[in-house]
Amino acid sequence: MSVAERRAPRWNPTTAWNNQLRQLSKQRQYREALTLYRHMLRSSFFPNVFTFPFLLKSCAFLSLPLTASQLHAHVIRTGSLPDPYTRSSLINAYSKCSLPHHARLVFDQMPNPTICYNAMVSGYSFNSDPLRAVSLFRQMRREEEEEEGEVGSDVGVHVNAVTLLSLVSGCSVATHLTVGVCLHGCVVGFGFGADLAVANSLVTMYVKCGEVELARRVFDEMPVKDLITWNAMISGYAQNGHAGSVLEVYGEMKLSGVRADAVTLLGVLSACANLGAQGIGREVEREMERCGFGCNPFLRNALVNMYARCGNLTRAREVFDCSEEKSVVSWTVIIGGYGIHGHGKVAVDLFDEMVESGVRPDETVFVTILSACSHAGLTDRGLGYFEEMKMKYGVKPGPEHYACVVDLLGRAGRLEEAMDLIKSMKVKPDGAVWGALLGACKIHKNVELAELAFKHVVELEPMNIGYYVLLSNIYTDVNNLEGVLRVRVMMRERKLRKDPGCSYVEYKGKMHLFYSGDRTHRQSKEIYRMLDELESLVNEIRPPDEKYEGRNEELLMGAGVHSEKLAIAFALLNTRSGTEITVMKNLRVCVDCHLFFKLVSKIVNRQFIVRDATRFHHFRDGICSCKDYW
DNA sequence: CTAGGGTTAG
Repeated sequence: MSVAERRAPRWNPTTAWNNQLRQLSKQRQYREALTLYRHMLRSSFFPNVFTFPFLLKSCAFLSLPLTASQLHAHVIRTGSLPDPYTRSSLINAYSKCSLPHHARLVFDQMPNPTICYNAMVSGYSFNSDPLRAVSLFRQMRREEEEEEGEVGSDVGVHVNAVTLLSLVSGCSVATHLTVGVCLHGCVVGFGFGADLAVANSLVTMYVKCGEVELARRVFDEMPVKDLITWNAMISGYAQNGHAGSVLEVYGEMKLSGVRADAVTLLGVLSACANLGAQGIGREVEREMERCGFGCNPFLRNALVNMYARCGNLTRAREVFDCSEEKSVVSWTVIIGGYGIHGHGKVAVDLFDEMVESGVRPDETVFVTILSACSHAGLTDRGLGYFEEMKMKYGVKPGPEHYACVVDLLGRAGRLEEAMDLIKSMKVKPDGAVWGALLGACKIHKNVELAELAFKHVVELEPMNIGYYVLLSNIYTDVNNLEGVLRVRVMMRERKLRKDPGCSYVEYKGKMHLFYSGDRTHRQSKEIYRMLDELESLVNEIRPPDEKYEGRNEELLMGAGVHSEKLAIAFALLNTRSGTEITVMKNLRVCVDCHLFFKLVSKIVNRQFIVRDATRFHHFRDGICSCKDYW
């Protein structure tokens, strides 16, 4: 209201009001625009056709269905409905409020020109209903053809770039990929292939469907690329876990002369987090400051995440502490950061602090805190949070929460309870749930339950090699040779082959990559000498009952000299004493290696962070794709 | 009517 008072002229004809609305809408002051409208009504001046589009745009942006339907009534009362701009805005407002059905009722009231068709098509797309969007598109084409003969028709319908762009952006989940591919054909057929915005929407569509290679093909064929193009490709790679490619494309973008914005840096930071590339991440932070994005809450969260995932909790905490806006996501990031590095106590304290500060926990932060508890052995605390989640916050537990609780109980050796929990689940347990149980069976060498868990998990994810390896290693642990062979036969039947284990460390801005048993590195000789030395030192101080190497080493898949050991030895040879060493691994870090690292860490008095980056590596012909970049 | 955005496990 203060805004309205400040801006309202003493004499207020509708045109003057409309100009004020236009200004507010342009400045994206959507709430203020609606407030001004209320003021306007009180001043007994009637809105006209130029009034509604601005207001409806506010409803669309703020997703206010009730305000939209009130405005709808006003539109009818003032006789503005036949105005195509007003109608398309109304259609858009309803669609953005997730009411495509209401939008359609407006659409069906009278014959429509292009912009109303486009608004309706885009409405269906926004509500991920590409089939209805396409059927409307067909209707549009029929009408376009019928009108072709008519001369002087003032309600012409013409398929344009916006139509296709809206259609394409409706196929943003993998299930709609087939429709998307057809639409790609339409784009080319209608001659919009060279339109920048349309091509951008194609890149985005493929990326959202998880088809990064197809996206890349469109991207590569574009002669002109703008900021949106680069961002679509960069964040597309980031979202699909192709972290190495993100940095590659970012490099190309810088060469092409297009300036990065906040969205670009967001994608790059997320890639750095996943790769453990703190050096590049620091450069991005400087870039952020230089471009004036230092306070962007999205970027700050990504920055905290990057430092935390790279093991630099000190810096992560600094950035977090001096962030102005702390959303659930900010808290999730910092809690998860402490969680993955085993600081469970700090994580739970932060969680409580978050609740105290008035931020309502969501389902994601519960996944994070549950897994933090399970890593730190805070079993009962974790179970407490699980109860609180259901009872106090009314968050329905999904399979991902159950997987965490099964892991929590399983690690603590409470396998029966874990099994009972699975039986009590209202949602169908997924691979992760049974996988968590299988993992717990590995720790506690429970073959019987492992076989049960495996039976379920293989049914749900028959092509996930991790579970076969896990079961095989359980058999190895208990000297069940027959079991090992059985798993191997199963794997051979399904044509599954284990990728070679590889690890890498960032050193002087370059990644150094090691495969298990690999001797191709320049410093190979020194590395192996160093390892020999460490092994004998470790053997001296190793507690007698703990084994850090599998008993039947030749049976453990991918055994030999583990790649993480090579990476650690390399880092010890080359980096300053006192600094932390972060090692990344393409597969789960070998359990037996953990004890080795703990002991070596004591001997050399250095901190190690050995992290599993399973989801962020992409292998082609056995070569890790990040190697090409560095 | 119009393309790009931070967090989550085993």
